[in-house]
Amino acid sequence: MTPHADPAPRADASGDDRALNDRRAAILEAVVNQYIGTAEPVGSSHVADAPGVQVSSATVRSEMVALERDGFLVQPHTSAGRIPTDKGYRFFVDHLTAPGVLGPLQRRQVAQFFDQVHGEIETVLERATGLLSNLTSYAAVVVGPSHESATIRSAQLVGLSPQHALIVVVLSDGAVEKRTIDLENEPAAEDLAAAGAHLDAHLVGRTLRGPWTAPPSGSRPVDHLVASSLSALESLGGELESDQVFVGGPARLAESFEAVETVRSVLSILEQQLVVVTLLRDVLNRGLSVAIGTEHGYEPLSSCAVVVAPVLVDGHNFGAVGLLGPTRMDYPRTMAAVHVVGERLGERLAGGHDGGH
Amino acid sequence: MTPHADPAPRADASGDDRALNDRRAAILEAVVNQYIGTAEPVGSSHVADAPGVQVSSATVRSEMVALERDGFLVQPHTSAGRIPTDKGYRFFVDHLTAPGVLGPLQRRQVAQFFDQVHGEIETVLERATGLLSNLTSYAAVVVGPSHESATIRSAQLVGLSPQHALIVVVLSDGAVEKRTIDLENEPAAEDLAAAGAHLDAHLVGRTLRGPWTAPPSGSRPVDHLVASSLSALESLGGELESDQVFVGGPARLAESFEAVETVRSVLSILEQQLVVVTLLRDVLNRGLSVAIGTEHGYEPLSSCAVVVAPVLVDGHNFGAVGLLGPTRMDYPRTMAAVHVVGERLGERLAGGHDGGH
DNA sequence: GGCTGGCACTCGGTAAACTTGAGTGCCAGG
DNA sequence: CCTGGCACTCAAGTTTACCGAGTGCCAGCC
Repeated sequence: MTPHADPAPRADASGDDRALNDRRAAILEAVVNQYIGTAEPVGSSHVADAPGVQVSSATVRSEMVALERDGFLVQPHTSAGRIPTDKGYRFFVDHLTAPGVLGPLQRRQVAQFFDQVHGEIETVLERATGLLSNLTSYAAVVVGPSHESATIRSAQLVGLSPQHALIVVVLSDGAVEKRTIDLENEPAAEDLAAAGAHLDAHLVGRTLRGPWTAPPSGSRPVDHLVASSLSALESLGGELESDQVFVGGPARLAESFEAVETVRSVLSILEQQLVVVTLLRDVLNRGLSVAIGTEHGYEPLSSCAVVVAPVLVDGHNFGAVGLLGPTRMDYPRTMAAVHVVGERLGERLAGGHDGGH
Repeated sequence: MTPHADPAPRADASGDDRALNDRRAAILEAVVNQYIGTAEPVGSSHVADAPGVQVSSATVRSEMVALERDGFLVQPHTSAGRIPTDKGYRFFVDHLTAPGVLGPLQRRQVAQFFDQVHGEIETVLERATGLLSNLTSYAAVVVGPSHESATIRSAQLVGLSPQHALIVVVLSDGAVEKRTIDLENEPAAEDLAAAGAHLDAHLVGRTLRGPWTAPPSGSRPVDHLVASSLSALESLGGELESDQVFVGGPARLAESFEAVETVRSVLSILEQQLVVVTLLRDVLNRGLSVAIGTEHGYEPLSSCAVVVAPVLVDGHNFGAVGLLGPTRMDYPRTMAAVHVVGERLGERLAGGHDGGH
């Protein structure tokens, strides 16, 4: 339901990209809307029937020729209807679609979700992917922040067995990292405690980048423990680069695409978390909220569109929520869903989180 | 199971599950092997060509009739070859398949994996799914232990901001759990520390089942902090039930099945971690290492087979590795892979952690 | 007696011929 | 400039025919 009310994109045909006269825009809009619904090429007579197009099918046809010449539509074959190109979708998204609204049912789903959800950030983000994929029937992605700028708030050494201990590091963003270390010569409990305290004293305030050093403590066994802990912690540096990625509803992909081959390739992209993060980040950095078809440059996703919204916590970039569907997706609804969830998520995370209830 | 030289076992149709004479067994084996390779119904003449079957196609045909009558084979339609039923696969797995061996390439992959892999248990388990799905080209599942029997080794309270603190609990199995708590009235650092110490003193040794209580400490603000921490920790009880599940290579499912609908339903099963755990556990509990078709009772997985192996650490049940593929999977190879990885994983983890006594 | 080659038959799958109809481009007349 | 009309196109559906892999059955052979 997007009864295009805005006459913003005005006159001038002249075959150029950014400007379509009202009639062509209306025709393009009708084609996109119908194609999204039916997944079948749209013929001129159907377009002529559409509200907002008051001309005959013959006129529609001639306009369609122009739209095809300018790259907004294509014909799968002669004597078939038209299908929007990526460029056609792009124009639709940029100029023809009013900021969509969620249906009452979906609105309620969102409200209910944020009422009920509780627990740690990771849990909330994880569940949010489920919410998004339910709202839209597409696959959802949520990216949490990296720990790049987080600093160490606490370091602690806990003995697990005579041979093993765990070094537990708490970060300023609430994340907890841990590493197991081998205890070669079964140190005394006091030494363990002393090493823990020593680590805590010298690591707090640092970032995960290191350097992983601490001054001598004066005790030989303690220094040994500290050294093993520090070397174990070195691998934490790697963690800071990898943001947290949550994927929800991959099964929805199999609903969105007919070809099993497409499903496979898209799924295997989703398995590579790094790629997913990069993709979302790229799109956001380019100031887009939608990337259609090949716009994002990932070959296997050329039949996909990605809808992204940032998650801002107290005005800072926290992460992103995204959605992966076919290029013929319901953009208004999807964009609305992604936008709302991203926003609510930001509010939620800003407002703090109670651990219970 | 002694091959009963009864040429036409006419009367005992249902009882002869495990009593197939050698020839029929050889024919069944040939059918399964060829069907696994080609995914197409196998005709009598192809079976007659198979090594191990020294009779003419006519004889094969008459034996196939018997195998069909007894439910080991079916014909998709008259005048087509035969394909194995679940029962046929079952017989194949139970009686006809030698403990498979990995190829040299795969053997190397496994060796390399266990040489290189490092890090925390979770990481290892996660990566193991990747290994398994690469080895077999099917989707892999690894289930880690629940924290049911783990006890608390340490509890610590870390301030994150004036309004928030984190309660961090280290378990005897090396897992770390955390909960955020809201600080209503910005307590003093000393109170926070005191509350942490108090919690540690009284929680260590308990299980996640609780009870989440601690005696009064004598200080009002400290008790308040302790109370909020304890109530936040209550939700940890839920965690102990949910074991850790890792899924690898879901994209492989799209390779295994032709019908996109099958892919979808199997994927959506894999999304439900609880179901996956239950499934694997059920199969193991029934003493099986393979569940074929409907044997596991999950309707949407009726075209799947599940191969499972336990992961034993120091003789104790740690978890399980599993594999999900089409019923027409390469059982010998898959079973070998799952078995080897489960075993090596157990050995690996035995070197790393105490299971708590 | 059981195995085998031979034979008639079945029937899914493919290909060719034909039909259908949605959709197009073009054009002449309002 | 729009429109209705018209001839044309071509994918998809339908019909028909055919091929051949595969079967069941049987008479003869070892």
